[in-house]
Amino acid sequence: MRKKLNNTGAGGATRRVTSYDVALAAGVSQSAVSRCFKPGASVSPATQAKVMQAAAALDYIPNAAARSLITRRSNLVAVIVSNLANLYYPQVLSELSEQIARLGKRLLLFTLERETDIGKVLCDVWQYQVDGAIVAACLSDQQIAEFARREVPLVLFNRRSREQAVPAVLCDQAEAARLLVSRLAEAGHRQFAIIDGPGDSAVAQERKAGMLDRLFELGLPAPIVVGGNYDYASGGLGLRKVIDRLGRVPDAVICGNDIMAIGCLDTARQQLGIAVPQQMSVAGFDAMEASGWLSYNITTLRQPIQQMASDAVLMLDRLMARCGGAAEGRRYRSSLVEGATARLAMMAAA
Amino acid sequence: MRKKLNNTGAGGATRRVTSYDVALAAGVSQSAVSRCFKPGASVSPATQAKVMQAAAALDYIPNAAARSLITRRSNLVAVIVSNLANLYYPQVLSELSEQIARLGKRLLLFTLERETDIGKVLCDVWQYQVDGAIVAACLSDQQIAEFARREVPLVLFNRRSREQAVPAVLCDQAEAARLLVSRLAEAGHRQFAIIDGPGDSAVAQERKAGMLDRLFELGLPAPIVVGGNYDYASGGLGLRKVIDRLGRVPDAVICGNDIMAIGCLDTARQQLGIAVPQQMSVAGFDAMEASGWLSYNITTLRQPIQQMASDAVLMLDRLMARCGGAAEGRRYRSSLVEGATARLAMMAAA
DNA sequence: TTGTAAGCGTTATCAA
DNA sequence: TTGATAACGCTTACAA
Repeated sequence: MRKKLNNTGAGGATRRVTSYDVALAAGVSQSAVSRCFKPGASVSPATQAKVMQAAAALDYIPNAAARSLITRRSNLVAVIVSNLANLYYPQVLSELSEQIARLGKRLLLFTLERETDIGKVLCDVWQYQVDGAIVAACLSDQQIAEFARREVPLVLFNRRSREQAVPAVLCDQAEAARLLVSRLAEAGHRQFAIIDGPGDSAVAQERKAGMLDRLFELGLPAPIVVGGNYDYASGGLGLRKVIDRLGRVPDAVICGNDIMAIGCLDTARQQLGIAVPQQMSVAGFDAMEASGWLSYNITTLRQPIQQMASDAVLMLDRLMARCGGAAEGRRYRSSLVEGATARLAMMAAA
Repeated sequence: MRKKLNNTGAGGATRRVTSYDVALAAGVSQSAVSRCFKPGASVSPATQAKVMQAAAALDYIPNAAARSLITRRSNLVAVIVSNLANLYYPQVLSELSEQIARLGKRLLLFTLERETDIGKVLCDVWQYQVDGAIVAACLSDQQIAEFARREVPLVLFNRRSREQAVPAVLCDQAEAARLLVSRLAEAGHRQFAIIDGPGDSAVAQERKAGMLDRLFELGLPAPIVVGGNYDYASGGLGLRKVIDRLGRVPDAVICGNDIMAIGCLDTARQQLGIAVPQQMSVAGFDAMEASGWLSYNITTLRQPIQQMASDAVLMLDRLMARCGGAAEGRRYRSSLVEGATARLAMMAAA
């Protein structure tokens, strides 16, 4: 038997209401109370009613920590995103949050100021015994292995692992980049310029690689490549650097994302007096909302990020349920949003 | 003594590594291991070394649930945001996340599809015994009271409670709106139009109230007010409705946020051939990044949201530390970003 | 400084 | 269907 119960004494902090208190109030055992809060348990309607009434009266809520201790499931899903991704794709987080809630789980959010902080973050992840994780940041193979070792299901978001087969949702960045280059080349562009994303962005790497690859295949002149960091300013700055290095306006500028494309476009039209797309084509990636605004109507590539986010949670759910489902990565295609900032070749009718 | 330790048997799931395992490996007691992981505990360097080595060898990480059970602190901070806020201010979430991490705590994220979902969400919040909460959503007075009753420190973000004195960071929406109206009126605008934010946005309400209030004070004609929902399309649509209702172009359109202002501006200039600001002024709220882009340069009001987010965490930290600090709300001023989409009166030199 | 032992609030097992 | 009772993995007096 319990020694003392709710001490409403004036002394210190009030004790928390526990299942014992409810049991006492309802005149049943503590384990009966526990069962009443477990969905498919065997309790008589009478007991159920008594307990629920007592629980409501006492404002009782089960303690997740205690439950997690014994069940070994925390109902927590870790979401790890680099700050960049977080800022540029708020919809992803929003979708993840909704879908995770739909599974009856909670979202434990970790953001990385620098991609190198991930070590510390993982330590916290282990402490909280999360049921699974969705990661949109670069993990070393060793770190990926640690997920496996600790039996924490993992789904990568737009990242892949070279060595291991890790469940992932990813969009064909390189393929999309190749498509864009092809269409621009067919339309007669020859001198390309690339305003690249930041060096620590895996997505940016793949996009650039795809472009360079396809340009080479087509036997076109080597493009001017300048660095950028995904923000508005670096789009305009990048364009100036390109023109400086090339000594003239290039035929086409492909930017690592839409924000830079918008920056590039604004600088071209409003500061340098370049006619887009007549004199120069501009394209971006992501089809973010602003890219469709009347003032821009950017030529860009759309990833089905909402779908990807939703599927990532679904995939994680399967992994959490059947402990051993050998889920591979699922791939998505980008679709070209033709916009009005680039001269594109007509496509042959299907 | 413990009955059985790590059963590496082929049978089921491998047991987790616990402090007992580490103790055994290091040849010390389990409590010694616990002490080694507590910052200011009294342990001899020799023991510390032995334990840490054993822990590293076994990949031991303390279990947060077990710790939370006894310490009564989960090191979890709940952040509750309505989906809208989440999408329009990704920086807020980013800043909150960083600052919360700096306190050594973790961010448990709850997003609301509809503001009415908050009841369910709170239930989860109680289960997880969070150490505190930052809420950017509408709470009823009853719900606010529940935080107090359960002794969970609460800081409101850009929301206030009519009845209770709840710690909050909030920006003077009405004051900002009044300022904007004043400056436009001084510059000679007489017929105003308002494209309002969604009905369930507290911030939108306050902005509109401030505008109406000041217009009335100034004895100006009643403005046309049309509904909007904070998105790009509703800016353009709103403008068309305004012109339809008024039978002509108004002198000034004030939009509930920058996105609608951008939508309004694009429609005005590119579809209706209205010269902004010569023929009509347009203004928004929030000073979101896009409002400063060369194509827009919107006249808008900037809230120090980064500062506000950072201060919200600070305020919460103080509440979590001293259990009874009677912290009031802290207020911030919006600053006018003059932009180029509105004709504003010159200010008298200070 | 170290070890012993008593919880923390649940769920799971097993008789009754 | 119910009620004892034993975990779960940790922190924290208290005694040595």
